[in-house]
Amino acid sequence: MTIDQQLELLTARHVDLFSGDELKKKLEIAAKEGRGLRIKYGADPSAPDIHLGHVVGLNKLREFQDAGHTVVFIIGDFTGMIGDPSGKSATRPALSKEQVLENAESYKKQVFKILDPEKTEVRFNSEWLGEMRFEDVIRLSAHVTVAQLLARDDFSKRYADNRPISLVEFLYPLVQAYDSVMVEADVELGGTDQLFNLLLGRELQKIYGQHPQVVMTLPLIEGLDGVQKMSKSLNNYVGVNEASKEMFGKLMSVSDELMWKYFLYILCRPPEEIDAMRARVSSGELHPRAVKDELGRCIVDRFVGEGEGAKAAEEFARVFAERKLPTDMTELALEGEIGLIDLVVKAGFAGSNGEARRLIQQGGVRLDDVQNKDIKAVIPPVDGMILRVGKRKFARLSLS
RNA sequence: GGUGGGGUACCGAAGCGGUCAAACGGGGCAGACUGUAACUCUGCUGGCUCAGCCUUCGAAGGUUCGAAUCCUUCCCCCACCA
Repeated sequence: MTIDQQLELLTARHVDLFSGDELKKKLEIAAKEGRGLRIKYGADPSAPDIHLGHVVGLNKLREFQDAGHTVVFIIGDFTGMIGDPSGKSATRPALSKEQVLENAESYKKQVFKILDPEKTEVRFNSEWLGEMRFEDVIRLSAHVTVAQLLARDDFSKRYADNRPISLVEFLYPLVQAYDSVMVEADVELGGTDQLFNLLLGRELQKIYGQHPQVVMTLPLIEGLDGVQKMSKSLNNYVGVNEASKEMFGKLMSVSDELMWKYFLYILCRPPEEIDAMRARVSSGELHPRAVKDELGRCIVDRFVGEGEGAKAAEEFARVFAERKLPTDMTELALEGEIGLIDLVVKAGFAGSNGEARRLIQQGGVRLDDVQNKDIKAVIPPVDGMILRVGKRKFARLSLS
């Protein structure tokens, strides 16, 4: 592959790039010296769930790896251990060393569904940050002014609105930038919200006498609600470790408009192909459901395993389109007569009796597909009876 | 150090002596509809032995027949001016 071809491939789908020329130069030098570039990517260890939002960046990293470059995957365990007060109400609990390591393991397992372990260097930033003395921290801080930090969009907005900005948050970009110095990153990748931090990495590298990293941002894709960016705290995400059934179902709930983005950024389908599909949908030749079905299948295949997508799709059609029972469901052993409320609670479908009562009164509870709205009902035990709550919760009753 | 503003249910936010288990919005759940776990519409959303009772409005005391609302002390948060 020529440098130009590589450049084109590697810069596909980006939002910001500083700069294409620099990247080209770096690629040329690396090629001449017969080595790969170091591509940095940072991850927060407090929430060890990789979701499709992360996949956008991970895909890009994989492309770099396939072109012969090395990914430096930084787990921000240091910040995890101090706890991050950025969310104003609930200060995140500081994680213990064991927790951090445990999370890191789970992280790796997920990340390597996408990345090539052979070409990934996993680093913990406590490795260098934990060593620093306060003096070192002050020296580091001396390189940056408050005005520079306030240039960051969300800082300046909050400052103008008299909303709090914690000093830790202020320091955070600096820490991240320092990571770039420590791993001697050639390129750093991140979501568009990371732009400021990534750019600061460049500044700091220059100060430390290194060549500034190339900065590339990728879009933050919207989550299941179609409006807010996919994130764990908003609970609008699809995790790469989820069960196929969940994964497929969640993807089917995505809006028709958003699915195109998923095709592009998660499955990396070429834009021409997507445009062609789009055209066929708007002409009525192709049903949007079929497209979304394909999206679900491919994503499940990729993250759960080849062939799992088709199974999940079948199961989904069975339960939601044909309204039939799922193939497997939890078993609930009963010993004798049981009140309907108790039954729903015992099955784990309601957190309290009150909630069970509500579900029953609202017609959300069915026994063998017959709605039962009687909160006082007592169910005689029937082996194999199916309890259904809402659209998605099923249990098979059995006698013991 | 000074001034001012706050701490209310999962989150945001009203309420400022009884009609408060606490408006409203978001989120969540259920129902109808649907290609869909989308959209929209409707309802529900502290607990219980549920037409009643119990525990909740930063914490502890107090005033009152009655307190999220008034008083005292304490704890915590934020902004601004120095």
